Amino acid sequence: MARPRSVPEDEAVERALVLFWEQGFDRTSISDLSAAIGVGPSSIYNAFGSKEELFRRAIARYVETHAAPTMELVSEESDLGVVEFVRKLLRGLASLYTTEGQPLGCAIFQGAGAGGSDETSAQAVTLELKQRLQDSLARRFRELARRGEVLAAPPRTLAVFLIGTLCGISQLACDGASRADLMKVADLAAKSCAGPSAG
Amino acid sequence: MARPRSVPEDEAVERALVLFWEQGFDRTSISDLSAAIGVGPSSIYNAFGSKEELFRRAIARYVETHAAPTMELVSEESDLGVVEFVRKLLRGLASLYTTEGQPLGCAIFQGAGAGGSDETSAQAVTLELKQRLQDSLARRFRELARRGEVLAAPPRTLAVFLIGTLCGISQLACDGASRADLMKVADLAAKSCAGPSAG
DNA sequence: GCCGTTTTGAAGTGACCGTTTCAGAATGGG
DNA sequence: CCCATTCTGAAACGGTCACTTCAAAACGGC
Repeated sequence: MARPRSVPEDEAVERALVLFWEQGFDRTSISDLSAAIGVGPSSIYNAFGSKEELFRRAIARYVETHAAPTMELVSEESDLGVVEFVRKLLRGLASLYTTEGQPLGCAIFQGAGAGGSDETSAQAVTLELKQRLQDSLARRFRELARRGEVLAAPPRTLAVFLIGTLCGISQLACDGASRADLMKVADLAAKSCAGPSAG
Repeated sequence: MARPRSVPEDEAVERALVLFWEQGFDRTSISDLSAAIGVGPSSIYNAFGSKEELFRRAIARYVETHAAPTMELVSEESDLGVVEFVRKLLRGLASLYTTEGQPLGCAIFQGAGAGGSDETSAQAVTLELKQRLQDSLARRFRELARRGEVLAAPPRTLAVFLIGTLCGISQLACDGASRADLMKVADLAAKSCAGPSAG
């Protein structure tokens, strides 16, 4: 009944994601997005309303499409020990952060710029995701503890540690670290999650 | 013999540092700097030549003035073991990253924006510092190994791990983590640096 | 084959970006 | 007291920013 879009929405979001991922929100202009998607600014604003909303959609797509397979480790049932769980999670994400054919690092950690005190809208988007992931991790560690696993620290502390470690791995990937090095970093971090008696 | 500057250079650099530190290079405009320093843009360009050069000077000042006291741990003589050394270093920096009266996080990790592939000039500045710190750490770990300390991984790998951890701690600080939490994260990371026999 | 609806490209909005220009103000030496 | 020298504020540079306006274009229903 109306004129169809020249570029499907999913494809537009995916192309926007790549730009935000490798350049960050601030350094990605509407001009860049327009060129990469292949439509004019008016089409972008007609479809998404604002640059911020497009960023939100792009990050959501990253979570669903790119990160989800590895992230399922956090919520899925398994009888892995603490170290094995963390090792598998960190190695999986380190691998994702250094996959050829896509930007280096993690879109969530790199997408919103560095960011300190003042809350850019883009930072609020990624901050909320980090908080949610931290909560999921803490829940998982609580469950592992209930199952008898000895943890090196309280669940929430371990979750904070892992968020920090992931952020670090993402930045190392962007700075040119090899996948092999990131795997060793993942193993080191995983090892430190076990309690003293299971070291 | 000539008109004196209305604001001493060190003071101008320090005020610029605070802005770059809390907002990052990209989000800090010449207009911001002009207002914070208290002189017009022409004076800034007369004194420093470009925004990038002022950033370079600001980061250099951060290293010399703010980070140096803690960083001396890396180069100074001491008979600390691996875990104690790393623990002291990470706790010292975690404390620096959450010091009241100054921006959160580390100016080196937060100052140049997120940054992926394309090398902004500002990113090159901080990247070089990270590399230098990594080399210093690796040298220190080699010395510790020569002294008989058992390491959890080769010196260079441990250095990469620490750079990543510091980056993570800095971002956690910016995202609102408490100093107490960062201390626990520092302890976890430190623990994982010791070899299996010294766990 | 026209109509209502939605998308499209082209052009334009004011605002801000980093940087430069320039005339005048502030110095210490002669 | 004037001079050479340096720094100063005010204004302006072209360029890019996020975003909007608008008329023409592309559809399905009738």
